[in-house]
Amino acid sequence: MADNNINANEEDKEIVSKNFIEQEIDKDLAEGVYDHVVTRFPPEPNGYLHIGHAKSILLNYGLSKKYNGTFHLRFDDTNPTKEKTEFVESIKKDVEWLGADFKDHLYFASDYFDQMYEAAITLIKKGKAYVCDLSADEIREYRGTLKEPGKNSPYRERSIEENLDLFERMKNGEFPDGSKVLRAKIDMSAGNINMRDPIIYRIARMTHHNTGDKWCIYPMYDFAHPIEDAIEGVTHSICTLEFEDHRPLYDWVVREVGYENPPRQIEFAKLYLTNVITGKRYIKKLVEDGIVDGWDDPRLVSISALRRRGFTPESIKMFMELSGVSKANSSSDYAMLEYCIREDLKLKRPRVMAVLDPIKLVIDNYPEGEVEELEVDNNLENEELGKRMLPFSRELYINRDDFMIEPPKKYFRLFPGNEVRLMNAYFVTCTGYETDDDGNVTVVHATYDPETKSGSGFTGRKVKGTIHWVNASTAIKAEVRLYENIVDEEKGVYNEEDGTVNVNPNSLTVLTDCYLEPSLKEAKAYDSFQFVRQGYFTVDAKDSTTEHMVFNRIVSLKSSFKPAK
RNA sequence: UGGGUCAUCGCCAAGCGGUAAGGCACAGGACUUUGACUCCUGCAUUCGCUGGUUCGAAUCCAGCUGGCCCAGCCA
Repeated sequence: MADNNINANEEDKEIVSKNFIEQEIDKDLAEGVYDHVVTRFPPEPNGYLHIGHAKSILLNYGLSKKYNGTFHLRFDDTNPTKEKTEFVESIKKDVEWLGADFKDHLYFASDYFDQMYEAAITLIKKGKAYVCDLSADEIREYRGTLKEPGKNSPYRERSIEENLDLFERMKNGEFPDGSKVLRAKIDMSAGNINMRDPIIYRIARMTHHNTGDKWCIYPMYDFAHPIEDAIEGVTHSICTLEFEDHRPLYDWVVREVGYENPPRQIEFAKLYLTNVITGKRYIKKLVEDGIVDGWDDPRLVSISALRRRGFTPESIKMFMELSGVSKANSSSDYAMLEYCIREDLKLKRPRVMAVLDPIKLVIDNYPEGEVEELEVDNNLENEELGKRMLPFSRELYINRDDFMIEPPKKYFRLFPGNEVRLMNAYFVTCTGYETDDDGNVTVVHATYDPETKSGSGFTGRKVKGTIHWVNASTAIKAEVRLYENIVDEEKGVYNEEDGTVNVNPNSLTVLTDCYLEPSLKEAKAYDSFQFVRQGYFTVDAKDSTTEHMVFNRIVSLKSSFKPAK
């Protein structure tokens, strides 16, 4: 019986429709265009990866797995001014963390500079490229506009011999930066501006993080990228929509340079998320203005920030699978990301207890000085997580909002005369409370019923509410940081006109007087836990100290309690 | 009359000429040692608009409308 169910589920999964890229690959395979699949993630090492990159990484990696192919990580490092080794390392770390195993397929575009140089010579020899002496401004003028065609460069008809000579001298450093470029000879009247004799090599004396000062000419993206793909035997070069216009040029390059079995470029829509800042320039502004405490501030959506906030690679992968892939510009709901991390964590992590805003609960009929160790299942639905011990005694802390003097309707928690379950422990009945001079509750009194001990099988009566508690004398004192989306929901994400970013003033709340159960002492960096009515939390390695743990909130649990008005 | 591309529920997204999948969100209800989870139930007579072809159109054709991308010696 069970087997049937499992099979049924597996069949269900098989039925899940393929995205349009998979359909294209199927077609290529069926038509014999390719007999295998090689994909790649080609970041420029000029910054931190964010959730948008995660889509590309997981998409490309996932495709290579599905088709039993190969996945490459290639650094597209053709512009030394922006690139740093530091970014190379962080990108590798993030890609690995996401589980995209590139094995030994780690490449650098800069390792292909010799081949690119040869390819340029090939084009020159075919009369398909020429050295142009126009200045940057002149080239822009000659390029025409979106609606008007461009005009030919006066240098367009130089002889092959002259071009060969000039290009070699460009390489040899005989000309100053910017004085000459190598251009593909295509069509200055093309409707597609990318085809109006695009620049494929520029002179620029820059020290490259990988090749040092070996080169003073560097290839442009449109020329370099197709060659990189072709050299590596990439079959499907998957990139985002804004490169659709570049595809004719991509195809032109692989064709004219003469690659057999050239790669095919396929474009998909970028991932946008609601209620977060995804734009690099705005994130940069937040970092530079000190509004956040760095690129890995948990309120950001860089991979490192998501990791620090407690998102798991699995949750991000699930999110990408749920979001799908298409060519329609769209913006995924942040709630879907939250759903994924809840879904992933609920069976994986223990349900532990925390008190964020403590008031003391005294069990008046519990023997003074006695401490009882209760054995608790870490996760009732997942026995693999084992058990832990929980101390219980006369004086506990409970959350302030778990007690009310005058409860509204449908309030199931503690109030005078009401009985609730202390999670994993006993039923307690509220017998009274103490207040300070201002009328604030300072202590809640209760009595417990020994027969109702958790796990004892007591069925005599039921209670509607279950609350968290920690033993006062053994609890860990902790700092808890509650992160909300950094974007101000009322004012919107940012002001398009002046680039102002609207930040939710309550995006970070620091609670310093929190208590956690002692089992959390063993928590590791970025471990996540579930807490009742207060969400999912993760230990933040960056700010933790041994005596003062720091927890970040990942997401809130959904709560259907709405105080009556 | 520049080129490219997209348009299916609040948000994603299937659909590929045979009479609108699914997920998120939301709303009810059941259950409950987390007001969570789980489980039920509801949620597009309609696919940007207008025509046309067809027995039959979200799917084909024509026209229109709207969004996004492109004029870096960035990627």
